[in-house]
Amino acid sequence: MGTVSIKEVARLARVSPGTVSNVLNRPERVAPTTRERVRQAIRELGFVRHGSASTLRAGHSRTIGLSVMDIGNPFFTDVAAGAEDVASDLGYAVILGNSAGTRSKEERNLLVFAEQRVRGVLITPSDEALGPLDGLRERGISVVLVDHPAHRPDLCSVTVDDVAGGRLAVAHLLDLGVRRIGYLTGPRTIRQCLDRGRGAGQALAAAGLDPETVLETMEAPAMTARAGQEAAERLIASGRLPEAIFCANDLLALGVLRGLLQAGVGVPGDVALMGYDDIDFAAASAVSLSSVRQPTYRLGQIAAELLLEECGDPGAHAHRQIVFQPELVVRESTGGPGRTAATTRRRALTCSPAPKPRDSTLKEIR
Amino acid sequence: MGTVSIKEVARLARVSPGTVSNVLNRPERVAPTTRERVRQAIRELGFVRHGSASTLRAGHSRTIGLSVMDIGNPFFTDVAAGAEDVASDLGYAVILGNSAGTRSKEERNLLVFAEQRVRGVLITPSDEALGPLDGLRERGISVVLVDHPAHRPDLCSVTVDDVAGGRLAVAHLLDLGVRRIGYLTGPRTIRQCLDRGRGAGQALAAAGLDPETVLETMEAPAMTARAGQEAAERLIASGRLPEAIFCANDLLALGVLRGLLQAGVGVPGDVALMGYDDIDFAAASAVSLSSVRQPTYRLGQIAAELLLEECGDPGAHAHRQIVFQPELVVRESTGGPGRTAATTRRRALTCSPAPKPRDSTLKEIR
DNA sequence: CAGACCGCCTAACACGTTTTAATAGAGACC
DNA sequence: GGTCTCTATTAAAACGTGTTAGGCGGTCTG
Repeated sequence: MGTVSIKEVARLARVSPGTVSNVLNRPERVAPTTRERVRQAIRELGFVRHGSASTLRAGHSRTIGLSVMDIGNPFFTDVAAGAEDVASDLGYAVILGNSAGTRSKEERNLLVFAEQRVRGVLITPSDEALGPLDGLRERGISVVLVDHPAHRPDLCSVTVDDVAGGRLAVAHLLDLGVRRIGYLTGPRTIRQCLDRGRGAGQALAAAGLDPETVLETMEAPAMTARAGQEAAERLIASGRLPEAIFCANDLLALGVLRGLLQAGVGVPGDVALMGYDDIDFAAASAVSLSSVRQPTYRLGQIAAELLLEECGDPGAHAHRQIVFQPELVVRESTGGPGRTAATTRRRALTCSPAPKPRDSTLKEIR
Repeated sequence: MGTVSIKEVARLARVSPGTVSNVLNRPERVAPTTRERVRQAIRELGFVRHGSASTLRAGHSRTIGLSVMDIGNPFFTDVAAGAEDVASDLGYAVILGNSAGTRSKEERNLLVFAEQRVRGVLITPSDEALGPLDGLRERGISVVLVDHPAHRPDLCSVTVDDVAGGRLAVAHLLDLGVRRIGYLTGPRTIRQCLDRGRGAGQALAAAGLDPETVLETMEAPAMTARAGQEAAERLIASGRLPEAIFCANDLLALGVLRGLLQAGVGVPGDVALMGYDDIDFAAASAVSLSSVRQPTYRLGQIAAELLLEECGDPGAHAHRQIVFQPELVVRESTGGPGRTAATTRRRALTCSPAPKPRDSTLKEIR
């Protein structure tokens, strides 16, 4: 019914369909007067290019896929906002897929991306198996890893040094004088969790302490606030509360905080608490949360830039693995200044772009 | 290069391309043994259907578009999660667009949707102008409004009664005994803000009070925490703090809370504070936030169900305007029970599906 | 046993766009 | 006036899939 094609535009403008196509894609090849006549016809008929036909003929689309592990986590929506801003500036649309951290949903997302013949894919993989991604690349779909390092020279990645982040966090806790630390991690398949835990161990070793006796690792089934709260409740029931708890992300930490406070456990008085990511809500929580800040929005931006550069000219493109350095943010939950001190946090609680990181926080490899 | 088409599958399976197509789309029409032979060939070659060719030929795709006003607002990510779960169960992919509340980005999203020939569109419009949407519908793209009422019998919508929500909020504040209330709203073009303000006025009128003297409306340029904080700072600087502040959403309220606390203003002691949406972080904030709860995830689910029903059989489809009733949630910021009371909130702080609302909260019109 | 019917499959075209090679037309130069 | 160059346009052939009309055996029915 309603759908009007390039042919009808051509007829109205008294030119051939090919000329209409040229007006759309290479206007400089068309004489100004014809060009305007065609544009008028397009307006008049309300013509909208059929993206699928275009993709079919051109062999590729103007879309990229973005697969994240948790759409409910502000960390990932910040990344998505950064990527989308860059992509849409260059005329690309973003198809967003939520893998919810599961292998099967992730694969379903990738299948959709492949069927849609997206130009490229940004992905935070939920585990180390990159096989499906190589499958995409064989089909000519570029891939950039987000928040996951590519340990290979033929793949771009944008990450933040999670081992360093873990070190920062636990070194800070040790500075407080605590000597029994709990590490609440997410599922073991998640690299971020492992690296942050490894950094924690390094901080202990550097302080001459034995990780075995000082650090107790607890695994939550998901990296959500609910899981964090349940972990805290279990911990309280067991009667073996550590002096400090380091959580693998802020959502877990906010859940733990809630569980502790509801049980009457003081933070930081009885237990010091650290999160990770520094999501915007961390500064606004019941007891403001110490955390490890990452340049989240920037992560998405750079990833999209790398991807589109690679799509634009795969031959000339030099793959890069970019690593940012995280930053410690001390707040009340580890005895830092209270919220009445206006200096606690310069960045307002918001979801808009984070300030561009200082150059010193950026380290590029290769 | 790598891309393998239906023809090569056909050759390997020694059938015609049409049969392969049938295996993909109407397997029951193909004899079991041939079917299996074709499927084997598909696996062997790693064939992936070319979505664009399929869309081109079939005239429609297996995708829906979702345009939200703020991807950084947990309210909308919850809606998106609900919609995506339903859509992907039915084999549809979701293209997510962030309009950031601006007209121009919204129109860009709709253009992308139209070019992609999505099957339908879910949208929270940023203003009252539905013209572009009718344009879509003329092209055969179904539309369902999310969190925005369709005041027409030919359009589906899923909403929550914002006027009632505003009444609930302000009636509660009046119960506390306050007689000077500030209403911090977002841009005037946003319907939700207007309706919630209207409800606030109704609550005052019902209590025999004069809205003019009791309620002072302040407009923030955006519905973010940053804007909320800045509004609070301006208010403090002006020296005219009301006894209570009702914010048009929780992000604004969290920002206001932050601004007040940093300036040493007590909540709820000096100023009572109410948000709207009851996002998961509202219960975990510095002073836990009273709010108006909406069945967010459910909103997305139902919207997607309506949309796909309409897409499936536009003839038989009866348009419906569904209205949920919101629910008051009283917490510390209006003198409710502190967080040590385990009964404050049944639902854990998390981003997973909200419990299905009780039937009494659902009211369906027409 | 003829004819109708059925299940399964194939051949061929159509979908709307992009692109390439070819064509027409207008000057410009000798 | 003829040829050459350059520009503006066109015709036609793809791209990979879905669908429709029909063909080919074989089986059932009267």
